[in-house]
Amino acid sequence: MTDSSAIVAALDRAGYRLTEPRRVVADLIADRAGHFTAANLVDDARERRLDVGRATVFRALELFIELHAVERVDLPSGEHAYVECEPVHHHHVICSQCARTTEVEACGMPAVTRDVARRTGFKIQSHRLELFGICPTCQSANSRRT
Amino acid sequence: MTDSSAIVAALDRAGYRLTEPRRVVADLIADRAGHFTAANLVDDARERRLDVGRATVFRALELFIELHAVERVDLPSGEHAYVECEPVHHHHVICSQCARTTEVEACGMPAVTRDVARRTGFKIQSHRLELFGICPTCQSANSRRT
DNA sequence: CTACCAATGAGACTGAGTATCGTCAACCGG
DNA sequence: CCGGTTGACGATACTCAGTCTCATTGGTAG
Repeated sequence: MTDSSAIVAALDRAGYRLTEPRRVVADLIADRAGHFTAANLVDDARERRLDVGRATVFRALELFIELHAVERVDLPSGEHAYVECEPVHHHHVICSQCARTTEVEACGMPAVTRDVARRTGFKIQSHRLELFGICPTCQSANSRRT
Repeated sequence: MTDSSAIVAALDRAGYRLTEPRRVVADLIADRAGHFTAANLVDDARERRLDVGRATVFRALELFIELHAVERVDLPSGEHAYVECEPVHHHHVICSQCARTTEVEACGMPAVTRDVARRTGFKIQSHRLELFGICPTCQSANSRRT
């Protein structure tokens, strides 16, 4: 549970209107620990009786992505999910058990892309790296349960 | 343009029936240089008057993925695409101009995942790395056209 | 306070992918 | 070579994510 104010602040800074639905979506995102889908947010909103249209959730997500406050990730299942994150280049480590997500800068990557560029002749423009595993919390929970 | 026989052979080896539609889908895939979507294959089939049902294309793709003859990749646009590939762990370098795809082993990765594991405490199980750039062919084509 | 216009919500629409089911043809045994 | 078994097929209906349209609303500047 982070603070939705970071997203709201980013909106304000970029000159977008601070509307009620956008605040609501930012809150819902802040209240989620790990990754989530657009459908998750729609359900959350309905459960809390905060009426936000489906289209609005998609529009808000799109906007937040543009502001780099949220990023899209692709789960191994092929599903599209989103994660709240910092606006700098980084990658995500995703717990396949509890969905919790951590950001890493993965400084080793430049060496890898340079190597690939040299071997293939491609001019590398961007890359996407997603790591899946078990987070420390789930690891200890698992071992306790024997 | 590779040879569809690799896929067909894999089917046979795994004990699946070698049906006409599966051969057709394997051919269509072999005739594509880079990545493709399920819809691409359906269109290709229709154009060539090779009647293969939509459902069958999806089933064939699913099967080929299980046999590791084809792999799913996620384009930066969020689209799901597929690429033909070898059945060993590797990554794809995708040309954002012509969709041509190359496989690399990206040997630098183990160091990166080890580093990430150490810093985050996660037990890394798998990772997904996709590189996007301009392939040598497109690079020279671009510079010639000045 | 008011007016303007960006943003909203309802709902129609599209397109990917899945499920169902009656029919068909690939493979096996004889 | 032939017939039976059954896995695969195609048609079609369906679901679900995401997009688009358009009339209405509410944030903000002045």
